[in-house]
Formats: sequence, structure tokens, C-alpha cells
Amino acid sequence: MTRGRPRKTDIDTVLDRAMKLFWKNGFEATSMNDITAETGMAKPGLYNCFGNKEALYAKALDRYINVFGVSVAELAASAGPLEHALREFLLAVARSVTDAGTPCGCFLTNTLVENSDKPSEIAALGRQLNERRNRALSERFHRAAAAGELGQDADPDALSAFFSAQALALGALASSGSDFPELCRYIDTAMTVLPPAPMAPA
Amino acid sequence: MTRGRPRKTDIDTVLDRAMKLFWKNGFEATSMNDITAETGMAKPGLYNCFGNKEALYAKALDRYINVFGVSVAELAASAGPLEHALREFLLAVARSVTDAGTPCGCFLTNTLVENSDKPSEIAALGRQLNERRNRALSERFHRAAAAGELGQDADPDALSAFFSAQALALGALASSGSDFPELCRYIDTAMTVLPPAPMAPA
DNA sequence: AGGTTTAAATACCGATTGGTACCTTTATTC
DNA sequence: GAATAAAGGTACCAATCGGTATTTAAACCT
Repeated sequence: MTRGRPRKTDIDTVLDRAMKLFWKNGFEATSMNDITAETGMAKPGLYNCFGNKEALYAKALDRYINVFGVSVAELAASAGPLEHALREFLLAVARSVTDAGTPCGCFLTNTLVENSDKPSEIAALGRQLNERRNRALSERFHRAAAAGELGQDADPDALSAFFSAQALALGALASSGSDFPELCRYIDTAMTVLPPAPMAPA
Repeated sequence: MTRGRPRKTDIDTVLDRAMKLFWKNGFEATSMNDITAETGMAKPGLYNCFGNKEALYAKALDRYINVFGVSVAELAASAGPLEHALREFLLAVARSVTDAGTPCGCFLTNTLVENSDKPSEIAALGRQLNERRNRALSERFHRAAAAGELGQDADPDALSAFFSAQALALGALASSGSDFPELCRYIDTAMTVLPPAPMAPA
């Protein structure tokens, strides 16, 4: 089947290692030579596989969201009570941003911050992925509201925007040095924003 | 008084312009040539005035906090009701991170995120400045608790940590593209974490 | 075995990086 | 006016940057 010389390293493995470098050091502070040293794939191979540095970063970010990131689709589709699903989601983010096996912080948050004022395609991709999360949470909150799980006066849009932003907050907090227990306490406090589910109608 | 040739540009003016470049583009993506072009001070002058690139960044960050940043000392010393002071503080941060005259986002948040995994002195300075804010808010919340402004079951440490983190959250949100009205709605939601002040004892 | 296809590896490109040596210019002080 | 002090400006340094041309090595197909 596969013609030609076989790859020395699986392409997703290369991508994972490059991802961790970008995640840890950012786009500008990571050189293609660094990536070569970390992955074992020489520069011509990198350019042949991924295009250029920007395209490699974009593919790493996409893989981060779809493979390593906390599944936002899972949250959107969750069936149980909103409070439980939401807490599990935030705890999963907290676990991810303080995981000892990966760089601290959130790769998406890092991307948004590093590229906030630049018109790069990377910035556009970051915004798009962030917006996807916003929509997923919004859908989930509207579903909860329709099911009467929120109080009458609760605003699903405001609540979903707040909790979506908590993912960014957790990333920034981890980058500032907070450890997992601190993030758990933070989540406990943030969860008080959610109004208590009303009793079943009498 | 001052011997020698007078400066072409005031040293604080140079620092302000360098600060905005670092704020907008980060440490790595800002070159000393960029700073020369923006400030009019040639490289030998920059190195003579500020040391090296890291030292220049550190001085720019320090100036950001003490001159441009929202006064955290003011919040700590504020006399009125906690809720009002807190809301004004967060609104001031929201205004700063979306101000059209300066780069979007928060320079301190950017610094923490860019240097999170590096053992640089810049990272240490960022942590220290962030910790200073944490302490200021903690003092203010403990004062409010002692004054009976919070409920009996309220946890001043958890609350102050949460609201201090909102400054990071606002910076990250602005970097993700949120505008001032969005941040105001976000603040409205976050403020619901604060328990209502109890009535005067009966 | 020979040709074809694909990846690895080396070596290189011009441009830019942080940083500096050196000289000139503009001021004050004697 | 001469000496001195400090800043401006040019030109330069080795190292590294993103990116590429070219050759060599390793597999499959006929």
C-alpha cells in the first residue's frame, strides 16, 4: 500500500510534541529548530508535512481542542442536572490546566492572549474555537431553561457566557501559579452563580 | 545642573511607548528595533537607560501596574460598602482592558500567560504583582467580614480569591474579543457571587 | 534486479535577533 | 575657549530566525 520510505515517527506523535512546545512557550518563543529537536523530524520534513510554522501551530491547536481539550460537545449533550454537568466540566478543565504531564495553563487561552491584537489567522482560529464553546454552553443553558431547571428570572445567555468565561479564567489562574486544589475552591465559589433549581411545580 | 547633552525624549515617555509595544505584542514578538522605531531612542540609548530587554520589560510592567493599572490600593482602602467598591474596581478593569487608546487586554495577565512555564525573572515579577493584588483584596474582604458586612457563613478568603481572579478573567475575555458592554454584563453576573449584606442585627 | 516513490539528512539562504564599539553632537563647568 | 560629561547615531558583531535546494536512504511495484 504505502509507497516510498516509511515515516520515522507517526505524524500525530510529531504533532503532539510540537503542540506541547507551542503550548508551553507560545508561538513566537518556539522555533522550528526547537520542534525538530523535540520531535526528531528535520525541518524539510516539518514543512513538507504541515506547510509553514503558522499552519503547524494551527494544526496543533486544532488537535488540542479536538483530542486533548475537555469535550464541550459532551457537556452540551449531557442529560443529567445542569449543575452536575457544569461542575464536572469545570473540574475537567481545572484538571487539564494543572496536569503535570502537560504544560500548565490552557493552550487556547494562551493563543487568544498572545494573538489578541494581531490580525493573524491564528487569532481568527482561536476566536472561532472559543466561540464554538460559547455556543455549546449557550445551547445547554437554554435547554435547561426550557426544562424549567433554572428560575424564571434567570438569564440563560448571561449565565452561559459567565461559565464559558470560567474556562478562560481557569487557564489564566493556572498560568498565574494556582494549583489544582485552589482551582477547586475557585470553582466552588463560581458555581454559586448558578441559581438553585426550583422545586417541581406544586 | 544636568551635565552633558539633554535627552531628546523624556525617559518615562520612552518607557510608556515601549510598554505599549510589549503589552500589544508580548515579550518575544517585540524586538529592540521595534522599540527604537516607536520611541525614537536608538539601541545604545535603550541599553544604557534600561539595561537589557528583560530589564526594560520589567520596568515597563512595573510602570503599567503603578501608573496605568487600576489602583488596587484604592480598593483596599475604600470606605464605603464592599459591593460598590468591588463593582467600581471591576468596571475600571473592564474599561482599561477595552480602552481604545491602549492595547486590548491586561498587560499583567498577558505577562503571566506568556511566561507561565518559564523560570524567568519576568515570570517572578508577574507572580509577585498578582500576589499583591490578591493580598489587597483579601484584606478588604476580611475588613468587610469583621464589620459584619458579609453573612456569617461567607468565606472571605474564597470570595476575595474569586474576585481577584476576575481581573485575570476580564483580561482574558478582552483578549478573546469581548467588548466593554459584554464585560459589563459579565461583571453583573459575577457580582451575584457576593452574598447580600445582612440587615443590621435586630 | 531496476525503476519509482517517498522520507531523512545535510547544508545552505537572506533576514533579523539581542547586544556593543566607536565616534559625533550638544550641553555644562571651569 | 577648553575640558568634561552625557546622549545620539552609525555601523557592526555572532547567533539564530523561518524556509528551501539537494542529495541520500529506504521502502514498494513490476
